[in-house]
Amino acid sequence: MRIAEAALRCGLSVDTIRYYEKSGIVPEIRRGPDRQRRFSAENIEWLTLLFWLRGTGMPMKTMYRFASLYRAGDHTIPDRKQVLLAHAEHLKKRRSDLDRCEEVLARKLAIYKDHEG
Amino acid sequence: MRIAEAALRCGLSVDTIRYYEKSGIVPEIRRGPDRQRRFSAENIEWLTLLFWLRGTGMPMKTMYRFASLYRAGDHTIPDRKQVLLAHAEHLKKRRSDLDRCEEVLARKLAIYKDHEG
DNA sequence: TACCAAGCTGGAGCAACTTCAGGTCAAGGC
DNA sequence: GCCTTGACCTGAAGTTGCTCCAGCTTGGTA
Repeated sequence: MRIAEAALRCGLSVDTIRYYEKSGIVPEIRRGPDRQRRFSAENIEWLTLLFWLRGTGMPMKTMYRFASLYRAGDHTIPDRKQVLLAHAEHLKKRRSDLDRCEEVLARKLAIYKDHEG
Repeated sequence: MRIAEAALRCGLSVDTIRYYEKSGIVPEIRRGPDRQRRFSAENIEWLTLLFWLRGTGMPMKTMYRFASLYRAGDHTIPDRKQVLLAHAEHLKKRRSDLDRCEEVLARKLAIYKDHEG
């Protein structure tokens, strides 16, 4: 699979995929004889994970650490697990931020209540 | 109130407050005879709103629009209401992103299930 | 053979901060 | 009276994470 289709499947843009590869947070994207990228099912799996991690605020540094652990082999699985568990904790924080922001908006909107629009 | 206390109260950093003022998204911060900023209760209210809006992903452009509407007077209240309602919609989208990311993490973690850590 | 779409690289541009260098100003200590 | 300290100031440079662009290659079609 080429980069355009990969982008459609994982949710990232073509440019972002190239940028992520250059940044070393996507392991081993093969090249064809034409020097163009060919994406495997695992590549797509990985990129899709990155799509969700970045969309929920994981910094590239952390993604880089995750990718490095992956490259280091199976014995790093406990560490990788920790990275994902820490992010799951972070999601909780984000959720409570959403709750709090909703309250703030509701309060503001209540003040505007008598106005049309 | 000076900038250090204002930062503590609204959640933004001192630098971010200055940056926001310079960007024109905070209406009228008074200065003392020493040319330093003095924050009113309304300033804190406003900055606190900005804190929550940025923390949930509102772009500066939109904040700028909101501030401009505010400066233009009470007749813009319906428009301001629209900005906040649109952001409330955006929060829903964010929430479903969190849900989706939690699923993805759970799936990954399940694969790692037999490893300690 | 000429052209077109899709892909490539390196580099510039951008949003939203963050950090830094260098300076002012009021208050407290000697 | 002077010196130091700490909070604050400004303008500018640096950082992160993309996003866009110019100019080139390559494979397929007419």
